[in-house]
Parts: sequence; C-alpha cells; structure tokens
Amino acid sequence: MPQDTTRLDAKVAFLSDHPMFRDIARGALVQLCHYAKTRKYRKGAVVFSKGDPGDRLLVVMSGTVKIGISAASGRSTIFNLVGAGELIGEIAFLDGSPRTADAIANAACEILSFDKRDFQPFMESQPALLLKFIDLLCRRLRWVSQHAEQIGLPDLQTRLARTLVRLGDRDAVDGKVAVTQQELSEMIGMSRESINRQLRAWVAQGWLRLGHGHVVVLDHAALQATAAEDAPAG
Amino acid sequence: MPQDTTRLDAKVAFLSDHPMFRDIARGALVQLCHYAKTRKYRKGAVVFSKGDPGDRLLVVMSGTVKIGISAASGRSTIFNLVGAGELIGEIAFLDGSPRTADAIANAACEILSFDKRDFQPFMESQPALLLKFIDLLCRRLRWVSQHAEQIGLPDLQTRLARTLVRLGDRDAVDGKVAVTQQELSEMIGMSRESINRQLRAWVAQGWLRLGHGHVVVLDHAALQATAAEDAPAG
DNA sequence: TAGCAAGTGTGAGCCAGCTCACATTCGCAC
DNA sequence: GTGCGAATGTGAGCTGGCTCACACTTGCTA
Repeated sequence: MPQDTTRLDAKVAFLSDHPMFRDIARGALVQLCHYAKTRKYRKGAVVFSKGDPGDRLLVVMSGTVKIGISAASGRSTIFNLVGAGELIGEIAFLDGSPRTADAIANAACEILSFDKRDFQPFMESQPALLLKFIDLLCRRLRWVSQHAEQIGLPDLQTRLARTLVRLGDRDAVDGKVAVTQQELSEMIGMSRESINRQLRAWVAQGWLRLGHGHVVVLDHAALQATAAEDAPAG
Repeated sequence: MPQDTTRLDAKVAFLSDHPMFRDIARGALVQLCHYAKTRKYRKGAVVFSKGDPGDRLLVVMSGTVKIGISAASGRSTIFNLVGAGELIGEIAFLDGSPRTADAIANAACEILSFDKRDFQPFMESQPALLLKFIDLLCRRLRWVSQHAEQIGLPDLQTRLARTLVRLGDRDAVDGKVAVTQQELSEMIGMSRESINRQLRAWVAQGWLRLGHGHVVVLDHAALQATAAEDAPAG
C-alpha cells in the first residue's frame, strides 16, 4: 500500500523535526508512528471536551486550536491558542484524569494522536523524553500562571496590553497577531465592546493597526510600558 | 555529633513518609538528606521572590506558605496556599528559569531544601521519581487552570463559592478552612469588603459560620450549587 | 491585664465596564 | 460580482463592585 507508506513517512518526517521527539532513535519513531493516527478537523469542530477521558496525546500538525472552557450560559474563556507543532491534551494524558478544558479547531486542522496504551510504555522507558515532558509542563504552568496573574489585575488597559504583548512575543509575524477581538475578549474576560474601544484608542495613538481577524503591533515598547504599569497614568 | 545525627534522622523520617519520596531506597534517601538543609521562617518572611534563580527545591515540613505575586501598587494576588508536606518552587527548579512567583511564610514554617546540583543528577537517574514530578506538575496545572477559569467569571457570588468549595475540598478540617477574608480577597481578585458582605449574606442563610482567620462551611451542598451556576438566580 | 495589631463589620458615593441595540465593513463562497 | 455571515465600530443607559472612612472585636504578648 503505497499510500500508507506515504502517510507513515509524513508522520515520521514531521516528528523527527519536532523538538519533543527529534532525539528519539529513528527506528523507535517509526514504530511509534505505526500506531499514531492523523485526523482532520474543520473550523469549529470539537477536538475534545472538558470531562472526556484523556486517553490520547495530540500533536497539532497544521491549523490552530483554541483551548478553553465554554460555560452553559454561553460565556466562554480561552486559556490558550495553540498552533502547528504544539502538543495538546498532555495534562489529562499524563495524569490519567479527565480533560481539564475543551479544545476546538480555530481553523482547519490536521492533528496527530497517540493512544495511551502505545505511547505510555514507550515514554516510561525513555528518561530523556520524560524530561521533555517536564519541560513542557513547566512551560504550560508559566503560561497559565501569567494568565491568572493578569486577569487578577483591575483595569482593562493593563490586562489588554499585557495580553497583546504576550501573544505578540509568542505568535506575531512582523508584529501581526492573528486574533479576533471576540477572542481577545474571551481570553481577557472583558466585553468585546470594551476591548474594541481600548484598541481604537491605541490606534489613535499610533500604537496599533487593526484589521479583520488580526491586530498589528506598531509600537511594542509603548504597549510594554502600559503592560508594566499597575495603575495607568492617563 | 549526636545533634547532627538527630537532625539527619528527622529529615530521613519525614521524607520516607512523603508520597513523593517514599519509594526511594533508604540508602539513597540518607545520601540525599546529607545535602538537604532545613531552615525556619517566621510569619511574613520571604522564602523566595519572583525573579530569583530557582536553584533549590523546597519542601514545607511545617507551617503554611503563600504563593503569589505582589505588585508595586501594593495589590497582591495569591495563587495558592500550601501546607506541610507540599513541594514548592518546583517549576523554576525543574526548568531552570527564574521563580514565577513569590513565596511568603504565612505562619511560622520549617522548610527543607535541596540544592539543584545534588538533586538533579539523582532525579534523572530515577524514572519513577520523574513520573512523580510529572504528576505533581499536572496537579499544579489543574489547580492553576481552575483558578484562571474562575477568576474569568463575572460575578462575585460564583467566584467566591467556587473558591470556598475548592479550598474546603483540599484543606478543610470538619468544614473549617483557615483563611482570612483578606486572603480570600487576594485569591479571588475582589475587595475584602465585597467578600465580607457576601460571606455575611451566606451566614444569614445558614450556609457558613465565620471566625477570626477562618470560615466554617456548614452547607457544602448549597455552596456547591452556587458554584455550579453561571448566573445566580436571585 | 492592658495594649496593640490584625482581622472583621458597615455605610455612602462613584465610576469603569457591562449590556443592549444597532450600523458598518470585510472577505469568502458560489 | 453578489450575497451572506463574521467581524468590527459606536452610542446610551445602568449597576455591581470599588474606594474611602471609620467602628468594633479578638487574641496574642509583654
């Protein structure tokens, strides 16, 4: 089956380029990929939901995924927006409890997944891989802690500036951050309207440029200064 | 030196009873304890500060420690209150970056600490210990995610109820949670006065009893119901 | 046992950000 | 190109929770 071989090769190629897996011996990687599945999701599709059993480890191969929670009331909170190359679902996968959050495809995605039965014995035999998981979890903790820290802040200005700086530092291409105002509002926990008004104010000051589905940061330094202040002076 | 032996024995005894370390061979544990230091902190003392190098892993032997951030403006945010037996400072210790948060003794404490140079080589030779660290990090991530989730909620009632339930489930002795209203306010990110008013309302309904430095949960079910609602009905 | 610091209880006024209700603009699919 | 849905822009009230300002209580410690 030439098609199967092609798909297998694609998985192996993808993983052998991935910081998490690149140090694994090629033979072991091929073995692992035999058991790995890939699946496509269209925009808005549910990858997993809070409370599901966490028996698979997922790797985003293309597209982006929203990690968050949508309450019954319709209000939803976004913890993180993750893109190609990122692992998702690692918490529940690693500690065996149900999913902590929902994962929703934010754009058409292709996602690779490992079954726990296949992956876990492999993982436990590789201390180097365990160390990489530890690093990953630390990185996540830092991200979530920063997030928790800033939504504790009182004023919109600081929260929004901090979020833009944080997203910009991580995801921006030439200062352009692909995020809608609705998404910002769900990350920050304030209304879209308020976000919009603040963004416009910054556009008027020449700090930003707005477009449909994205924000372009023009004056990173000014934003960072606002993000650093506890009580804005203006 | 009989005193040194006694102190060594105390450390070994403490660790061999600790879920994180209990499976380690006694000989190795004794070896580890030779390098471990204990230190006492009085209430309010700084154990470490955000930005410090994270070159030690700490274990609380007695007392409690506040993990949080205090902003220049005086406003501070508490992420977690940890008690005897808990590890602290594990994130910076494990990934080598600076401390994410401040740790302040919340009551007189005794804290055991390992130097990274001694502990890390030991740790990396023990996959079982690595797995325990992974579990620990997952637990922390769940805690912080829950925290982030609830401070995203709009209304005080739900946030406070959720925090009380969460603290109660983890720390309560006969429904009694040792926490001041000031601390609750810093955990939840709302003013002490607002917290106080809501707590009194619940006392009037017979759900709680208040004391100096603690809250007694009388009707856990009612609180949990309030915590579950998105928009409280009255 | 008196004094003091920490913790708690309570009122009054104010204002940032919310909600509601639209108009407008963009970009994709057909 | 032409709908159409998604994203953005904007005004007008309203209000929950903040701030400020104090009194009261508790329990430690000197």
